Amino acid sequence: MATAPELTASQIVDVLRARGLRMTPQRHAIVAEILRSRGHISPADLARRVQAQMPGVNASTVYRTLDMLEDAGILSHAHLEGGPEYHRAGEDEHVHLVCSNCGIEDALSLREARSLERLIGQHHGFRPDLTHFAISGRCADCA
Amino acid sequence: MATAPELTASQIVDVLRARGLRMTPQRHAIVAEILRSRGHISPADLARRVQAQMPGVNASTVYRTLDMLEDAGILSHAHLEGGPEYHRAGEDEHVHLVCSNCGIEDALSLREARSLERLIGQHHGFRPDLTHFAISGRCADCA
DNA sequence: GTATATGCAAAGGTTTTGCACAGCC
DNA sequence: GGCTGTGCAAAACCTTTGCATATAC
Repeated sequence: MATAPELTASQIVDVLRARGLRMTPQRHAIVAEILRSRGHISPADLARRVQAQMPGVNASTVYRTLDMLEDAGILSHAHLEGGPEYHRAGEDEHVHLVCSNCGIEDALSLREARSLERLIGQHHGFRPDLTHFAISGRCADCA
Repeated sequence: MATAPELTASQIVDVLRARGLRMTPQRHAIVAEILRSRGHISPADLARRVQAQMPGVNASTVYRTLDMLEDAGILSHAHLEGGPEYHRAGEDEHVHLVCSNCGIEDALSLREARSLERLIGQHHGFRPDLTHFAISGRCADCA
């Protein structure tokens, strides 16, 4: 599995500047919280964590910031059982495997996913992105 | 692709009876609406359509009925971009392919999906159900 | 008659929106 | 100073829940 580009806060600032966008204390806290939770996080959870750490940050700011960061290509979202979850965009993307019985999460590396995508691509030329939706099923223990 | 068992309303009544459940006018309308929309439908949309046709049916009745029908094995739900969508359970299950650009939907038959599931199964014995989440990507036209 | 199902009303949670004010560059 | 971003408040949705009433069997 390829190593993540490990986007730092200052690199993110650069990306925003290049787009004429600004780095505010709120955005800094939001980005920091996402980088801290190295997996994925839901918008509502993110709002709660940011507010715990920097009271007064409004939830609408969190939602708007997530949209903005995704637009800028810094974040992506994936759909898990509980709804959308955000994570850093980049090389460390993976396919989420979620056990519908015990809830445990596993992952396929992008490399493992490629062969699947190639297979699906044979169907009418569809080019799948397996990272966008999770894959539900039974883990080895529950199957 | 296998032919659907084509569950009729009266067969559904039988399934419910066998479980000590009752067929009410509301449930009849809800089931009819789901059978009518031969694809998938979101709970909120379903509630709206049922209410248009039988005013006075409460949304909570629709939600409770969906849970009940899924419990009884008559319906299943899948996760698409906009959230959960319900459809008849059975042999005509398929894997949803959704184009992230134009929104067009395509499908893999269960037979096509089996080989994918076999491949994924090689990863730690995970037994995927590819029908539960859609697969996002680019259709041939948009790719 | 009795257990089940419905309607109603309220609450809970997430997300969106408009607008005036604040603050980054 | 000017444009971008934020807070605030309200609203829009979707979904769930408790309880009294209605009704299928």
